[in-house]
Amino acid sequence: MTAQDTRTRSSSSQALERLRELIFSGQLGAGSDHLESELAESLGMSRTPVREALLVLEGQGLVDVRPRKGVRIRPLSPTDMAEIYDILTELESLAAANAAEAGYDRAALEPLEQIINQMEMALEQNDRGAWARADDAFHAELVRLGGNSRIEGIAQMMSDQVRRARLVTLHMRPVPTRSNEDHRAVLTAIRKGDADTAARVHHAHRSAAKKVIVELLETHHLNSL
Amino acid sequence: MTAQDTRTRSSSSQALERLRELIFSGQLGAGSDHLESELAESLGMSRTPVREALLVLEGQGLVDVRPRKGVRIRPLSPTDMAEIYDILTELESLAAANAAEAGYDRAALEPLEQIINQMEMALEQNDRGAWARADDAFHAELVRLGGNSRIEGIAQMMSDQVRRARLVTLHMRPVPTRSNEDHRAVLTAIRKGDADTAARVHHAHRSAAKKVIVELLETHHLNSL
DNA sequence: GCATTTTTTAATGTATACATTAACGAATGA
DNA sequence: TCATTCGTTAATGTATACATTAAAAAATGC
Repeated sequence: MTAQDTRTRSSSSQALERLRELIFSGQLGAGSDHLESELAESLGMSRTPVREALLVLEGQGLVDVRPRKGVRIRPLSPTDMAEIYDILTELESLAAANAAEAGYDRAALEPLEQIINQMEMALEQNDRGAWARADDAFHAELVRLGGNSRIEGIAQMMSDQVRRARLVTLHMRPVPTRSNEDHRAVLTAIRKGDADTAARVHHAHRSAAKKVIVELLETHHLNSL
Repeated sequence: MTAQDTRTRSSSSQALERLRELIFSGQLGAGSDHLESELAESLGMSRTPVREALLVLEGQGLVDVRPRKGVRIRPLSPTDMAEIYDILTELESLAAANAAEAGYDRAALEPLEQIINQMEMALEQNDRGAWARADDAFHAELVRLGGNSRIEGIAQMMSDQVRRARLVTLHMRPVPTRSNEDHRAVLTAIRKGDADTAARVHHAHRSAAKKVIVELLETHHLNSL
């Protein structure tokens, strides 16, 4: 229990957190419109903190505030998905290179290794939910090791934007056996301090993932997730 | 005169615009603290629209909202500068590659050429202000041609974060003769549809710029701009 | 004199009343 | 009937009053 759990958090930050959850879970569906007053009522607070939360969510690319038409939960098209994967590909590859050059010792890279182990276990047990969570964790930890705080923030934002869509495609994709080999190869390169290889392997990894998922969306005519 | 000039714009968007201007111009200095009520009074409006603008500015990384201590105009350190240039380097290089692959015709690339000409003229006349504006325009147009709207947004945000610092260093840097050659080389590669070269040349260009400017900041102990 | 508690104060956080305005629909006229 | 104008309405935008709370100041005890 952290300090924040005891003291009451601000309505504004609660609104932000709960709205994000409602968006990620699909309870506020992609493309749906919502009035400030409705959201406020359903969250049991006044419009003020809800408005503030919506402003932040707009900045994070999760909603569009469209005066007098309600707030729209931003839908994701295959083109959006391609844009986002391209960005993640570049920035994470740089992070991988930076992590390799940082010269982390074995202990510092332990969490990354643990996460890869988790992914392998999840794969063996055919638990795609667990695999997806671990995959997320891998990319987050990689970016953290890169040491560029702004890349962390941007990568987080981009991941949030594709979260819903990834959930949908998770069970449509072929079993991502190759992913784990890639992840291990990236870790090995980072251990060796081989920045070029780390970046190159990770770049290829993300590019391949982009191709698979964008084609999946297009094939199934999933134009608005 | 656009349509928006006749009808009254919302106080909130006015606050956003004016606060940005005050930050970029240095009238709200780096690291300085300001109360919502003071800002509201100086802008001649109530706290509500100012609060909303500040929330957006926080999302753009221009201020830190620190309850009960006032809003701090976010200062920029050499490390911050390095982070930002690294991100711009990667994303703009991708944009250059994408622009090359898009197969734009001569007319579509005309604006980019015009901007390069402006930079050369500014350089001949030793007008660094004009050069800096054109340089900004070059990078913005390049990213636009890349066709990834999220990269446009991120690049804009990163540029905004370094705007003040660039202003300070503008007159300390050696005359950027090399820049124009680089820009022309990028344009040529885009014309030819040579994505690899476009990305590689631009990457080297931005890396070099990063090195120069970060060393400049460190040498002069400009730790908080 | 110094540490600790209590009180005060000043700033933010929230609710609410009100102002504004874009969208909708009814009324008007050709 | 249709286009246009004018009101109506419902939603957002803004101001303001009030609640909350962290920090500063004052009081207390040792």
